[in-house]
Amino acid sequence: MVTFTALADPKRRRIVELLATGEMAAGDIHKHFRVSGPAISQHLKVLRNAHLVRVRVDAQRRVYSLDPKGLDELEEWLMAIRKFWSGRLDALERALRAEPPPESKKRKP
Amino acid sequence: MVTFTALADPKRRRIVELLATGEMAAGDIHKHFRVSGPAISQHLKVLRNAHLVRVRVDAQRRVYSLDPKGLDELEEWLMAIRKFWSGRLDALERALRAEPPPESKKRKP
DNA sequence: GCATTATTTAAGTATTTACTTATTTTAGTG
DNA sequence: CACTAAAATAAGTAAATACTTAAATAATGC
Repeated sequence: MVTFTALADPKRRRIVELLATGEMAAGDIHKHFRVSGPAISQHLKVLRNAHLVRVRVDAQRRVYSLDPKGLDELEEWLMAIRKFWSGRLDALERALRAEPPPESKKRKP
Repeated sequence: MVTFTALADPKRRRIVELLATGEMAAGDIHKHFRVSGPAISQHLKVLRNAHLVRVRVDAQRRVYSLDPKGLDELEEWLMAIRKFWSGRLDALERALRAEPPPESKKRKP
């Protein structure tokens, strides 16, 4: 799950947020930050390896867009956690139903 | 969003996965790893700050469990991205509908 | 109070990572 | 082909982070 590592950096998260509103050339992404071009290029590489963004070549420019795969993997992990967890909560609920609090045992003599 | 930073480390992700199956004392979590106790303690601190886990005190032991807040924040971010992104796709779809490919203009004479 | 168990905090270190500037690649244009 | 534009890669560095051992804290039992 290289996805979390990729999204751990605030600048990389920002890039994903930018691309969520539409595709954008590397240079245009760069304009939104106060770091050097290479820095952005390196961030984009990390995002590419995490399948969070894609590149399309248009003349000298590289046009970046969101890649669904990365976000899907993220959601899958999240849902798996939730599944296990809610399973646990259900078990707790069943346990509570099966054995009500001591006081209510007074019923059915 | 300290959540992503917290989940960037594989050991911390593993801890969350463990706790998804039920609460666990710090020492029991430690048994699942080949690192020192303090290392686990530090990881737990990061997860606490990210609202991904909670502690309950039981005698000398600290019993850890999942905190919904962290996962909720994660999901909110993900859904916000998806919302913006699908908005973009819808716009594209509308554009395609409004101006169909040249060939189909032959219809309706 | 002293010893034991469970865990956290402190301090130091080695690795990782995000940045920089310089150079190279890639594509288009006169 | 030389020249410009856009972006990536290379190489080096400063800051962040995950680890270690040692010491401190907290709760229980004798």
